[in-house]
Amino acid sequence: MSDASETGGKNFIRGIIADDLSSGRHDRIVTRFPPEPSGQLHIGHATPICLNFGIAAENPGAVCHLRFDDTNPVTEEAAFVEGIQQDIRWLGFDWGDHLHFTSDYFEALYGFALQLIEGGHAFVCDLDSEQIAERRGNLTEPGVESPSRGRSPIESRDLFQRMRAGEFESGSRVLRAKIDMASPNLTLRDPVLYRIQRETPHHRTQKEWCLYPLYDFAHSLSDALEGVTHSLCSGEFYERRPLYNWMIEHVKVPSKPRQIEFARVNLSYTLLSKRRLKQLVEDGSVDGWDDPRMPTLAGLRRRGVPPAAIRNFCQEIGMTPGEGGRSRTVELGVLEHAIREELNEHAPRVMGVLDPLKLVIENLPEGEVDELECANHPNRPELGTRRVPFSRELFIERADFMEDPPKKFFRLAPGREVRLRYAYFVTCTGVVKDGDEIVEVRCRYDPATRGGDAPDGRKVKATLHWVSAAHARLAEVRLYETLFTVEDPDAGGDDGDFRSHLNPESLVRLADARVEPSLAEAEVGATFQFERQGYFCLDPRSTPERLVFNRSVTLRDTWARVSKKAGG
RNA sequence: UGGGGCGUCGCCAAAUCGGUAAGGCAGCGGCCUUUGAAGCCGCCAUUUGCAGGUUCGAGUCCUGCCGCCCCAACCA
Repeated sequence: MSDASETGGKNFIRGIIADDLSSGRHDRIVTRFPPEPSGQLHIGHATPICLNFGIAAENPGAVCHLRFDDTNPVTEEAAFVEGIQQDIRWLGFDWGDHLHFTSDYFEALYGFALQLIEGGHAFVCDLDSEQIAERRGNLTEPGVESPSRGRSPIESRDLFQRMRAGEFESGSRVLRAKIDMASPNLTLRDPVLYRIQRETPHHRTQKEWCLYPLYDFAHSLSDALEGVTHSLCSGEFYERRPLYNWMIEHVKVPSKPRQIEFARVNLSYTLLSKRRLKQLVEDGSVDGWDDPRMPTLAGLRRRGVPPAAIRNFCQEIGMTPGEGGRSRTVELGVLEHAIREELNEHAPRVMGVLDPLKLVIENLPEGEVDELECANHPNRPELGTRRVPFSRELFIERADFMEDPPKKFFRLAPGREVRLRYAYFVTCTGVVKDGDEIVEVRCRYDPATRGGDAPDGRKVKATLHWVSAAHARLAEVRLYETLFTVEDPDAGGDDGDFRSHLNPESLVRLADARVEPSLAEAEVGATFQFERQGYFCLDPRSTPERLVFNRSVTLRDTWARVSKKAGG
């Protein structure tokens, strides 16, 4: 697969842009990614990020603005502004000098509101939120007009200026567009444009404003102010498009952007609602926004997922129209495949034993150490080799030995010969048990097979990974499963109880793992393939005394499927 | 129930003016293998929610059903 950032991936939006360019409608494309700094970005945001920044990267002269849509102080925090920028950079994108904030436009937007008022298109409404809701009507009945609706532009303007001046209490008055209370599109029933909010200071403008614009007004007009040509958003905004266009038509704006909706992406076994992810963080169900089980970009990063895997994933799943709020649920396997594909190519191979079982080589004297040459990547010799110590006492994976193996198990068992990777053939001569528990496997090795090949050409059916007991480093290895046990943890929406589907085994800590000594020098964030096990990433909280590895993703495991099938 | 949108393989998704169902993931067989990994080869929709109609020809047009989704924050 080629890299998504280079080829982009054809889709209906790129088609529209190509047409707009060839028809001369635009000669320079401007897109924007407009996160609200009220939480961390997640995998669902990756698609629009790749789309918007990708389009900017592939069209000469095009740019993608990063604009923080910070119009609601009560949910927003400066910390998220920082985190979001870090995530986007990590994903591989850059906004140049186009870092913007809707709050930068508060004055301009205020002026637009005045224009609307003076043109008779907006009025100050004295109703409170409850009264407004009562009069909005419902799906089948039209709404009723506000008593304030007939107010003169002069009076509305005066009131609006006094709202700004802080003369009124929060919630006591709003500015509303004058559109159509009977519209079947509820969004057009005199929508609220500005609210008063005096209690919570804004993270950038502090107490400068006690008036804050709402989404439909602020977003469309900010796009216009920035000269955005294509305003791409998810399908849930489809029915607001008429309102988006209404703003642009009723205000003197420097440019007229076009809103296009795409179908939102969901992932199976995953929750992608910012509100609910926030709950998991706040109630301690996970260890912060960057918990490796979280679908956040920060979580995926800590888990060891390479950004290129996410870009490729986005390209792989494509982009489809979002009319009517369409969304799609992609199987987790597609993401895992993209991760494996990337890691298989780039992750150096090492040996690590997750669940150690001692193996003693009877015909190798104590104290003797053999340094064996191991390939860092069998398919890429240019990545070189490293030396790994081999000695009389080793650890192998407990799951690689069975005293009484079933038919299709071809790893180590009494009397059987296997290869220790890059080392020697060993034959099991017996076991030492403590009650029912196997505490040690005894073997003899064949010195003629050094490196892993038998000069007489004999074959073995299995190759095992191992570490030298005396040389291995102790490590904690964290295995992750899905955070939820059901495909759609968000089923039922607000009536559903997503917490009841939390997977109690989403994190398993193996505190007694042993890894080869070369890993002592690993850098935080580096990802390795533990041969035959999976891909593991050194956690930021790792210390030289106690290495901590996160499992990014397992290797495909045919044996697991075979044994499961056989075992019923 | 008012309005709107959508239904192509288990999941995602292609298919210019109607011209005879891409691809990816998953799955299944086999080859290869010093990772039961990776790689390689092959199989995997006579059929596009259903029923009719127009046409030489329909996933693409028409009609009628069926199903699913979105919209009633001073959130974004």
